[in-house]
Amino acid sequence: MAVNLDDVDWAIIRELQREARISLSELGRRVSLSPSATTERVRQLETTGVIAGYHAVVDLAKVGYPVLAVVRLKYPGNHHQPLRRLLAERREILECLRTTGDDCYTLKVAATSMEHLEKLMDELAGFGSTTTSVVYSQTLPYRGPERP
Amino acid sequence: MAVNLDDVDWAIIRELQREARISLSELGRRVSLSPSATTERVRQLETTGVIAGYHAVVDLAKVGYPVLAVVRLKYPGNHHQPLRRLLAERREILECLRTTGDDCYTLKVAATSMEHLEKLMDELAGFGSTTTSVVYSQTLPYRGPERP
DNA sequence: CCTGAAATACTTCAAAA
DNA sequence: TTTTGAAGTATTTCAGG
Repeated sequence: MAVNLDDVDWAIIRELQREARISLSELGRRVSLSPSATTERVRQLETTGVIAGYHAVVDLAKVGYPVLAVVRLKYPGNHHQPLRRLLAERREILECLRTTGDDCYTLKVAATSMEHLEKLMDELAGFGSTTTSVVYSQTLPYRGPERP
Repeated sequence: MAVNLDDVDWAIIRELQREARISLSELGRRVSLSPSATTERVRQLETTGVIAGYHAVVDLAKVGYPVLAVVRLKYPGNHHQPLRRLLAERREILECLRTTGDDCYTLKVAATSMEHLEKLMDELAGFGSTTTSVVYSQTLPYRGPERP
């Protein structure tokens, strides 16, 4: 499943994780590679799926979602289709991890207000017992993995 | 704290959340705005902090981190400095949310193996009692907020 | 916010090492 | 695989409206 990556690949990954909108020429400069070689490397990383995408990250509070919560969901049985449907519809659910342990799902949910969060929790409560924690703060800037 | 955003701003945010590496001209085409107006809008979104950054997202398994875990940390007292230091050093900790509730912190941790995860947990256990759930799968593609 | 023009930068390709 | 250099294209920026 893993892909062989050399120093240059990792340098490229590091730069693009930090600043995804630089040009391929600028990227080449930073990793000491010619523009054409850089282009080829990046294309390779993209087609092999090492790089899955490039995304702008927005400040949730500033776009109107001042409330962020982590929700753990105990989901008995294995009729997961209805939950999948909810995930597709409710775009306030930003992330959903299926995990081992008693709480089968861990969700990250953005809400415009506590009232909004309450409504979302009501929807989720239909699927199983939930545990909700409101997020005070994100204590780390965005980060990706480094070379192991 | 929130910023006033109109339809065009939201269209820009939507496009850049999906595909951060498109040019400003291409972005302008997609949101029906001239290149110069688009540039000005994006600059505004960046300087007001609405857009916090642009990041490549990598496939953790493909870069050598096949194990992902959610760790909840019960952290008694309020000597948070040592934890901050660990967060800065251990780059395997990709995310750290401080939350309400019994578990003060929720972490997302990437590991190269279960042995690696075990070592990380030993380090974290020094700070308080932990609850670890290994992630089977991420059930959603990357997503950001939409217009409320 | 648009247009248009000028300057710059970028991407792509072929050839060669 | 990478570099170089050239050609074509696209982008960015800025002034004027």
